Amino acid sequence: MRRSDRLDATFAALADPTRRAILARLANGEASVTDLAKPFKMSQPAISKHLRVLERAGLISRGRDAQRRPRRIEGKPLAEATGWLEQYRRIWEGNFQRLDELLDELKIQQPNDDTPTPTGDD
Amino acid sequence: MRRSDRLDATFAALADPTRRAILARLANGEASVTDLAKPFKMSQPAISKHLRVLERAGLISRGRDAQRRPRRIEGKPLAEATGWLEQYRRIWEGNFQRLDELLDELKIQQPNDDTPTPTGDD
DNA sequence: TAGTTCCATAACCAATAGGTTATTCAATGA
DNA sequence: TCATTGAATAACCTATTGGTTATGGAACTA
Repeated sequence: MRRSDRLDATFAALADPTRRAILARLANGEASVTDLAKPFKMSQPAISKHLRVLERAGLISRGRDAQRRPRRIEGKPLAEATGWLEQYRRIWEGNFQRLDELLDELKIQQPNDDTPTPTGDD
Repeated sequence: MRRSDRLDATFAALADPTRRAILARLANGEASVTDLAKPFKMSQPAISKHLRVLERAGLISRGRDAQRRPRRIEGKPLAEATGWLEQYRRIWEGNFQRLDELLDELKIQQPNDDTPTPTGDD
């Protein structure tokens, strides 16, 4: 699978609150499907479908223990997603916003100018 | 909007490669819709739809410059998503995997045992 | 052996997503 | 004023998503 497709699958898997809750549960140890389903109001097959989404994204893997098929969390896709987001760290840490504020202050002479700051292109 | 809903919207927005490419483009400065559409084979309305998704997730905002409606990237949702993923840092940095490997080595006596390591629960 | 537990799968349904073409609207510029 | 440019919107289509109920199979347990 290409990196882009993996990111597609990872972010799509993380876009559902049920699946994020399942990952949170798995963060402190593997768990059976029944255990994972317990906190939710939905049916067991619905949970199995969510697990399939997580598994196809590589976020969890499946073990075996008698009739049980315990899931465990896998770190790699989370690492890749985090890595992708890191690209934007300088943005979300506010450097750009501060630059904009600086530019705004430098042209505080002209009143009533509601056009945005020119480009911000570095 | 609740935090969970914001994460839903953010991750869903990031799950599409076109939208990720748009964000990458906006990372080095604001751009008009036409400019943003240029690299893609799809129609302008398709791009506008993607922009709407990004905007509703708060990942971009809309300026105005004559007929143009330049988009700029917004950092907060990216920060929030990154923050959520940070929860799992100890997992995706491999600590758990190394623990598993250790446990595997400790019971390397029994041959042909394909059951997974017991719990991993901390 | 017979019942039970755990889970997967199939079939179905409504809602959403991602694309299209056609159209309209707003602002610019000749 | 009128054509052009930039972008949004509507109507439509197909595929996917997220849920349901019903069913079945595999592995334990009495």
